[in-house]
Order: sequence, then C-alpha cells, then structure tokens
Amino acid sequence: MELLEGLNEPQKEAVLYTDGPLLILAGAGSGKTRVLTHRIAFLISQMGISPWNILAITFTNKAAREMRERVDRIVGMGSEAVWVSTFHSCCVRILRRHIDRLGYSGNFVIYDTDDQKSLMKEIFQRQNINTKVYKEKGILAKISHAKEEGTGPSEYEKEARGEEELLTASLYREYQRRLQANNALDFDDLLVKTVELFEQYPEILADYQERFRYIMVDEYQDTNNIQFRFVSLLASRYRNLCVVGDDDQSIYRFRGANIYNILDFEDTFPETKVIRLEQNYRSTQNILEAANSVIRNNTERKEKTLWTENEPGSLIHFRQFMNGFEEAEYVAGEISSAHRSLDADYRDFAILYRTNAQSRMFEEKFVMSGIPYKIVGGVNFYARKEIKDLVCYLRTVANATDDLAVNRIVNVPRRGIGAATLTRVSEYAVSHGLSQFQAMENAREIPGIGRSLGKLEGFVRLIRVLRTKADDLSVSELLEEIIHQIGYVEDLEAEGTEESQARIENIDELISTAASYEELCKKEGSTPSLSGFLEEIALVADVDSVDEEDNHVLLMTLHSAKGLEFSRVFMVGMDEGIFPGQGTVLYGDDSDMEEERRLCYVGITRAKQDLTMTSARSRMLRGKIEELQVSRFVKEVPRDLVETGQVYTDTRKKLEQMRSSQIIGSTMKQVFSPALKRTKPENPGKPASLDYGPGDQVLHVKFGYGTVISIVDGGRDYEVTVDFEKYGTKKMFAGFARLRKC
DNA sequence: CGTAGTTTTGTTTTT
DNA sequence: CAAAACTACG
Repeated sequence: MELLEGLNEPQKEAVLYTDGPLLILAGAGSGKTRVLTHRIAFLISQMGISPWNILAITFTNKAAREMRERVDRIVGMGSEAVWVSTFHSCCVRILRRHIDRLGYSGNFVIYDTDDQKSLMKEIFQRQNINTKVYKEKGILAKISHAKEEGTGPSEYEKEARGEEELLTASLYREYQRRLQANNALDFDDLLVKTVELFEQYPEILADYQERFRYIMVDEYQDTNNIQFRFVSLLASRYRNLCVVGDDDQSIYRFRGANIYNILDFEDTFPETKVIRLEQNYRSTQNILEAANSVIRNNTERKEKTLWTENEPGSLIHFRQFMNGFEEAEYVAGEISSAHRSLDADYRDFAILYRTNAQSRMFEEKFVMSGIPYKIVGGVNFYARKEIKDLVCYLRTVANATDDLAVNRIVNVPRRGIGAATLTRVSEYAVSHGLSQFQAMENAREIPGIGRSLGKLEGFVRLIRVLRTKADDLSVSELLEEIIHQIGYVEDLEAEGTEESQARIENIDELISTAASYEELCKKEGSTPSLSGFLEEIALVADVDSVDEEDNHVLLMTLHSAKGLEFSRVFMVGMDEGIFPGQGTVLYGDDSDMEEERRLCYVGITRAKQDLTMTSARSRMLRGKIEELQVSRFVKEVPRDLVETGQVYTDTRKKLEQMRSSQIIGSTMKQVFSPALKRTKPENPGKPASLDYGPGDQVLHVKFGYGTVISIVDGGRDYEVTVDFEKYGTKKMFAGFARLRKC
C-alpha cells in the first residue's frame, strides 16, 4: 500500500492499528509525526472514516500547523474537516458554543499570566493582604495547581488545612468570582470549564463523543490531570484513543504534567495495544549514545534504548571556559568560522539554555560578530508593554465588561486620570453592580470625581467612537485607527531612542499579524472578527513563529526546543546550579533531578550532526561572581564519546590565554575521571576478569542477544567479539559495551 | 497627578 | 545586576 511506503515495521503497525486504545512510545526522532499523519490518512482513505470524526491534539500551535499541512498533503480533499488543534484552542472552540450554560457569555476573553497577576493584585489590595507574607504569584500557582487537579473553590475549601490554605481558598473563590464578573477565563479555566460542561451536560458530551470517534493525542507525556479527564471523557464512548509520547521527554511537571498519565496508560485502558518506536532517524550514533547514557540514570521510566542506522558522526564536544563571556565568544566564533568556510548555514545552529536570562550574553556577542539570530521565548511578544496596551484597547472595544483591560488603558497615553479617580470609579462600580466602563459612562453620578469628570468623559467618548467604527473596519484598520487616535506611535517617535524604535517595529508586526489573520480567514472562508483575532493571539506561544526558512541562528530554552531539530546544537551553561538548576540541586528531590535530566535528554536529542556542551568556571549570578562546577549531566556522557579539544584562545592576548588554557586543560581530566566513577561505579575501565567467555550468551543494550566469539586482552581493556542475532558480528571493548551474561 | 529617585526583589521552565 | 515596585516631592 502506498501509504505505508517508507515506514518501518512498528510504524506500519501503528498506522494500521485503528480500533481501541493505542499507546505509541515514540523515542526522540523516531518519526512519530509521520506515523500520526499517515494514521489519519489511513483512517480516511482506507477505513472510510469521515475526516469530520477525527480529532488530533498537539501541544503547540506550530505542531498543529505542521500536522495540518502534512495531513492536507496526503489526504487532500476533505482534510480540512479534521480537527487538528491544541488542547486550549480545542476547548475554546467548544466553549464559544456552549459556555452560556455555565454563566459566561460566548465572547469571553482569555486572561494571560499578566492579567491574572493584576487581577490577583487588586484582590490583595481590596482584602488588605500582607504582601510580605503572601505573594500573588504563589497564590496563583496554588490555584492553578488546584485547577489542574480539577479541584474547584468549594472543594478546595473543604480540604484546606491551616491558615495559608484557608486564605488561598477564599482568594480562589474571589478570583473565580471576579473572572466570571469580567466574563474572562484564565488558561486553566479553558480546560476546567470544558470538563465541567461535559460533566454537567451529558447530552453535549454525547454530541462530541459521537463526533470525535477517533482521537489522537501527541506529546502525551506532558498532559496534566485535567487534560487527561478531558480526553478520557471524549474517548470513553468509542475508546479509539491513540496517544503518542515519550516518558523520557516529560519536562512539564512544574506545570502539572503527570508523567503517570503515560506510565500508567495501560492500566487505565486495560486493552491497550503498546507499540514502541525505537529507531531514530535524526541523530548520529554518538549523539544518540550520549543521550541514552544520560537518560539511563533515571529510574522512573519505561526501559528502552534508541538506536540508529546513521553514521557514528563526530564526537560530542565539550569546552569549559573561565567565564560566560568567553563561552559566548567561543560559540559566536565557531558559528562564524563554520559559516565562513561554508560548512554550515546560520539556520543549522541552535543555542539551547536552561533559563531565558542566559540569552543576553550570546545576543550581545552575535550582534558584535554580525551573526543573524533570533531569540525564541523570553518575554512573550503579546506580553510586551506596547503590544499589551494596544491589545487592551481592542479588548475594551470588543468586550464592555473587561475591567482589567479598561483599567490598563484608561490612562495610556496620559490623560490625567490617576489612582484616586480610579478608586472612586471602582467603588461606584462595585456598589452599583456595574462594570468599570459602565461606571465611567455614569461618571457624572460618582461622588468626589471633581476635575477628572471631563477627562473620563473624553475617554468614554473615544471608546464609543472606536466601537462604532469597529463595525465597519477590519481588525487591522481598527488597530491603525486606535494608534492614530491616541497618537501612540507619534509618542514613541518623539522619544527617539533605540528602544522606542523597537517598539514601533513590534507594533508594525502586530498590525501585520492582524492583516494576515484576515487573509487566513478569507482563505478558510470564515469571517474575521475582533474576538476571533483576540482569541488567536491569546493562545500563541513564541515557538509557534519559528520559521525554518529564515536563515538565522536560533536561541531558546531547552523547553522551547522540544519537538524541533537542528544540525548543530550548542548546549550552553552546563554547570551545576544552572543546569541542573540551583533549586533542584539544593532543595529538589530525586524526581526533580530526573526531570532536569529528561530536559538534558531532550536537548541532546535535538542535534542531528553535531553537539557541543559548554560550561564556565565562574559566572555572574544575581550580581555576584559565583564559582561553578561542571554539570553532572556532562559527566554522565561516557568519556569515549567526548572530545575536549584545543581550548579556544582569544586572539587579543595570546600569552594569558595560553596560560588559562593550560589551566583549563589540566582541569579537564579531573572533570571526567570522577565522573565515570560516579555514574558507572560498576564499570571502572578494565575489569579484573570477565564473567563471560567464548560461547556464552550475552545481552547488549543496543544490539540485543548474541554469542561471544572471542576475547582478546587489549591491555587497557578486553576486546570482545560477539555474534549478535540481529546485527551480526561486532567487535567492542568490554569496559564500554557492558555486556551482561545470560 | 506625574516624575524622578530610591528600595526591594528575584531565577527556572510555558499552553 | 537588573527590573519592578514604592516613595517623596514638585
């Protein structure tokens, strides 16, 4: 069959197994997207399933877009009826239709983290909470976790023990009350409310169960409990649930992802078929071996070993520097020279780090060296002040009850409406049961408003004018109208700084985003709307905008890199206290460390051809210079796979550099030798004797079972020749091969 | 009410 | 060492 061409055996099996629960354990680079898209195509073209009955859930919009394109390509006509979306956008689509049953209106707004914080801050102020003891962020984190567990305010209150939890319970209740009053949902609510809807209205659930007879979930290891409930509810009728994931790549526990969703999938759905994809098509043998060696140190995982038919490739490079400055210089230098000698293009490189803050130094060096680059993540595009301001104007125009948006822009640009006035407005609003904007419309009635009355009236007039115009204008035109009316860009131009210039560029980008949203709607045949646009931008992540066509180096966190691949990867900041992070090293337990290790595994497996890890002996942290040890993860890579190389020397000060490179060179041995003891105490180089001999059956992690042909004492180690059942005869060093007698 | 200057706070990771 | 939050003055 044409559809199955080019797929390996387990991949084919996964495509053909269509009925009942299916768990695909797909290692990094094992072609899982391919399997999923072919599976969808198979369902439609061979099984005669209507595209309408298929739901595919991905983690990011980018993944959804990619899958959509690939499905379109193989399925062709009718493929657009397949729902390919993220959890969140899928929920939004469902809620827009039915949320009125839950006491919200269909044009609800979605609050981002910033909005959540402002709202909580307001609640704190109103209730006179001591911000020295309790932090908005901390309470919000608790609420978020409660929501991920599906615990509502009442239930939380019942279970609350101790002062802090009781306070959280009451704040949780108030927070939800305020959200609802503003007709707003936060990220977690999107899932919570959908599940609530399904549980309270079985007929609505039944509708969607009928509709989504075949459900596929990608990156299943990163689902949290509420997402699990959502999927289980939908799939409980037809039970055609196919989940794809890799427990070794579960890196979102901090945000509620429950690794046991994938580890225990077979227990939850007893008739589950399990298929493992362990052949990697992405990386060289050395890179894969390094990844396998690192992840092997985790205990909470499903045992598996990735293998590949690719070349061994070059060794993993490791470089240690005196400080972060030299580290960045080295990376920039390597990229420049590779580019100059035409070995690689800029787009082949990615710099991966643990925290966003680490990007700065690389950015500076890249600017100096003229290397084109793009930073993914950091401050979300839509969280930037100028963008947020304008979006809040749009929100105000779209939704009369969005108090948060109104309060944000009422004095942007300066209209002389200050804190005192706003407090009066808000008191009036609360006592009369009005929204903030409605109260402003009645400003005349508000006691003590005094001189601010005219200013408020001016603001109300402006919004009314914009609302009227919104009916005839497209989103991008409305945006330009707003910018024109409030003179936003003019103000920025007047500033004339580099920063204000960057903001103007961001604003231009926002306008073109609006324009392309309209384009997309036209192409799809849907009607562009203001609320549609707002929804679109509320759910995008920064990775979503990564474009493989652009020729620049990408800088991003290890988290953002999941699902991507690059020819050449630099994992920078490989220091104890940075990666693994300080919190994990000092306060974390084993499972925290295992999560960090999985993150490292994700990083290593992003590389196709070439991987470099770097560290620094000292770094500037929180304004202090700190001495750092090399990351334990570097030490977990077998010595034989690593090349420490000539230490990079700056051309400016040869002499000094040579001295420091000698120092670094001499530390290199110390870096690695204790490592081998630590991570593989059972394998200290050449063993005194071997517990197997010629003729014995042995097991190898990668090649499986085989028979020992001969053993030669090679001085440093024994050279063993083994005839493997599946891979034929291989020669290997006993100390490294870790053969087990059986 | 707005600004400039001062103090405090903070580091994971993000849909 | 930043950025954010707070304070005091014009």
